[in-house]
Amino acid sequence: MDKLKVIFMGTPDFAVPSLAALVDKTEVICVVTQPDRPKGRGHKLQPPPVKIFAEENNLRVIQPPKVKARAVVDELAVLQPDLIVVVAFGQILSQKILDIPRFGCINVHASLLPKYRGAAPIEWSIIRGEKVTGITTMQMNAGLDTGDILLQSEVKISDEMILPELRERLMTVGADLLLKTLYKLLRGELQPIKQDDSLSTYAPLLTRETGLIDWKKSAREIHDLVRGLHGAARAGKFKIWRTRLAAENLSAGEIKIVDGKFFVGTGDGALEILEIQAPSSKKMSAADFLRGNKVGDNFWTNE
RNA sequence: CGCGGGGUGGAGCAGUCGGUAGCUCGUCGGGCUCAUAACCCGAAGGUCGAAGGUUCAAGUCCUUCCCCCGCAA
Repeated sequence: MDKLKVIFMGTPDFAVPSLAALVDKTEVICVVTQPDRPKGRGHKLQPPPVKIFAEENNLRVIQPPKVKARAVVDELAVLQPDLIVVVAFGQILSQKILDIPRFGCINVHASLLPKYRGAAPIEWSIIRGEKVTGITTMQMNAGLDTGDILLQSEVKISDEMILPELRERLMTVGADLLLKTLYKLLRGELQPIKQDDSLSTYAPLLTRETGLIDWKKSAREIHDLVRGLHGAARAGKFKIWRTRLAAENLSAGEIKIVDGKFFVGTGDGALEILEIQAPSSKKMSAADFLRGNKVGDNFWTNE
């Protein structure tokens, strides 16, 4: 695979292990990533993780606002890549780009396609209470995650697994499966399988709405939401970071404090809140939180 | 220069119009008890993020800096 000339497109942490694998096994002739964006307080310009890694490895990096721009397409075509690998890039590729490499474009997607096509497959697979997810490599086409499936690898989701754990696992598996896909590609052993569109589901971008906890839902559903969003789940002005299913008998939203333990009722079952974060404060264990904060009626709605 | 909140004994919080600091928990010692994570008594532990300034006097006002957090992106 040493002679395989590859252009890599990716942006966040999730894409880095795949890029690293390619650097190890192929010739990465160019890395395409999103432009530095103003992030965090003060709107400081932040380079995406893929760019940081690429520069550390002395790779050529370009950051086009739009890869579809003619000038960018031409620039990529001139490089005459054998293959383009796309991992969590964040931009849609045009047919012109898909046609550039002789082996086409291969995408590493964090779900078992055709389920969870779209931007946030890892989050949604947890939120929906899936027991199994995985990685799919596919031959890209013009649709959104609709290309033919090349290889898949399953990853179990345990009941208590939280987003960062699953993401960590999937990015490793993704890099491995990518290399495996390339091996088979070069040996002509790949058998692309069309996706069954009738089985497809979508994992849309997460919004603030997604994270709002509705205590009338079941304990299980809320727990899955909290696990899948890891900090982005909110109730009132509080962020809920970790919960645990509990045996208490409480009505939806009702709070009970026992021995430094923080229980909340739901529409079906109860939860123990393990980690919570108040505005302008850092996240802390429920026990710590309860030491100095009063938890009374209307806790979720007041202030 | 995007908007805003905050840094106070080990932890989480109070501290009003400036007068050298308090609460809950924890820790240590003692007591009660068959016993206890329960209860009672007591103790230790704080340069109040840093530096400077105003003042008779600053956690509390002013200036600068460091760090943390939320929103928005």
